[in-house]
Amino acid sequence: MSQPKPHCYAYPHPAVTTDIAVFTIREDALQLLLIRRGNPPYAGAWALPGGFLDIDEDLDTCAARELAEETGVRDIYLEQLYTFGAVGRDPRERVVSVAYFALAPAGRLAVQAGDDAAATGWFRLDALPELAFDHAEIIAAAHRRLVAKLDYSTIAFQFLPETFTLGELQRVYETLLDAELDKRNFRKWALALEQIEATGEVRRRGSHRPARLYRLTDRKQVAFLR
Amino acid sequence: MSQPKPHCYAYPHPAVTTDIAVFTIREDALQLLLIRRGNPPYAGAWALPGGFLDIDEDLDTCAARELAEETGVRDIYLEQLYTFGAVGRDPRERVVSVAYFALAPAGRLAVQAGDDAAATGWFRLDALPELAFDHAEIIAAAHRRLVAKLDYSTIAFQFLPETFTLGELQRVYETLLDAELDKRNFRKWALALEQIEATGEVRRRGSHRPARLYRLTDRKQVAFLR
DNA sequence: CCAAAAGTGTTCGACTTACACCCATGT
DNA sequence: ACATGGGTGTAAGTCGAACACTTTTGG
Repeated sequence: MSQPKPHCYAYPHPAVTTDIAVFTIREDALQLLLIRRGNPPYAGAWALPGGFLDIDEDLDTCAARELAEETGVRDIYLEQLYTFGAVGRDPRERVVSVAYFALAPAGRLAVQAGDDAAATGWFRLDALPELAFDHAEIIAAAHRRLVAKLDYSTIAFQFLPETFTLGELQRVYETLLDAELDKRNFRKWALALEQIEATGEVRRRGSHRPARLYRLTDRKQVAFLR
Repeated sequence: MSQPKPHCYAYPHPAVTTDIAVFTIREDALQLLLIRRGNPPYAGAWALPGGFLDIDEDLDTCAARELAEETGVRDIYLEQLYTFGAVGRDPRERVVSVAYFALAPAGRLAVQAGDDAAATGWFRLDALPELAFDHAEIIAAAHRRLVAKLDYSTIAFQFLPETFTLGELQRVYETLLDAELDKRNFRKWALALEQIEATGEVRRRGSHRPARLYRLTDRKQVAFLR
């Protein structure tokens, strides 16, 4: 803390960070990616990946960069969530954090601990550890947004790889809604969306009838329903 | 620019501002409150009210304060919208702006030009002037959010005073949706929400049958539907 | 008495929900 | 052969959309 402080302003400026809540579905449960903090404050505690905004980078870029640096995760669905700026939320200095939430298929996540992070880990949303800062609040907001968006968008498809079966899609919805769904009604609904198409291929997995594979018609974009 | 710059940091910090898009309905049109900028950059151009975050105030507080200072408007519905932080959005320095949107009944708005503002004015959303910064983008986002929320919340009630008639409520929805609605279906829908109750009073206005007055059952809060 | 907005029910079609059996495969 | 998940249709109920006339007042 004895370094020079050459960046000076006529009025005090808060620091700006991004924090990212990355969700995936593994082991039939909604899970969240956390890092174990290596440095104070809250050293040793679990926290959302994230970090300070560079002075010449956009907010979205910052979120993607911090996520890649700290966890190795890249090229996943990323959406700005809400900005948290309560006065005392960081004990070091005034920090305004632009929170993001991100979704990814479990398979595409090459997670590795990065620079600032002592370790990374996946946690079931119903069994989170103690969290640094106001990150529990951010996670709650991200989860609310995710569940709300299920209703009017195809966001849940972001949890699946490029091709998937209707059974896999149904299990995603069942996990997110924490409810069992009727198979016939679900398939009717999914096909009526006009967002997916059969690839023509099937997947053999286990000792039962092979399942048809589907893909999103419009590549990887999230569509709005209604 | 010859003043001292005593606030120094080891890394560059962006400035943080809030900008507020205040909507109301007057003359059967959705209108937006703008201020004419008195100072550079964009001096003389129209812009959203807003300004710099004080180092010891919350984001919501900043939005309410800036709105009151620049326009005299206070105690209205205020909701955080989105955070805009593109690198070049302010020519002076890096500025991250937390945008808010606000709704108010036309009657409760005691608008007056304040400190930084040379003047304030209401503009129909379909006839906005040239705008400073990226404020056109912020307004577009605010309008999208407003329209989306009509569908699943009682946010439109914020455009009405404490008591109102069903006809007034219907005109609010018709203005926002830019569509004519069926009177009987609208009334059935509005009453079925279980969000409003008759006051028992009527209002006489013009040479026709008096209208029953209603109020929100749960004071001034926005309820979620579905 | 006329103009103007307030107030009021029923019918039809569309969408959502509930529900049970046969199919194709691996072991 | 059997266990496992894949795949399919129909009937009932619920919800939203269309639609016209009477009421009450002020001028």
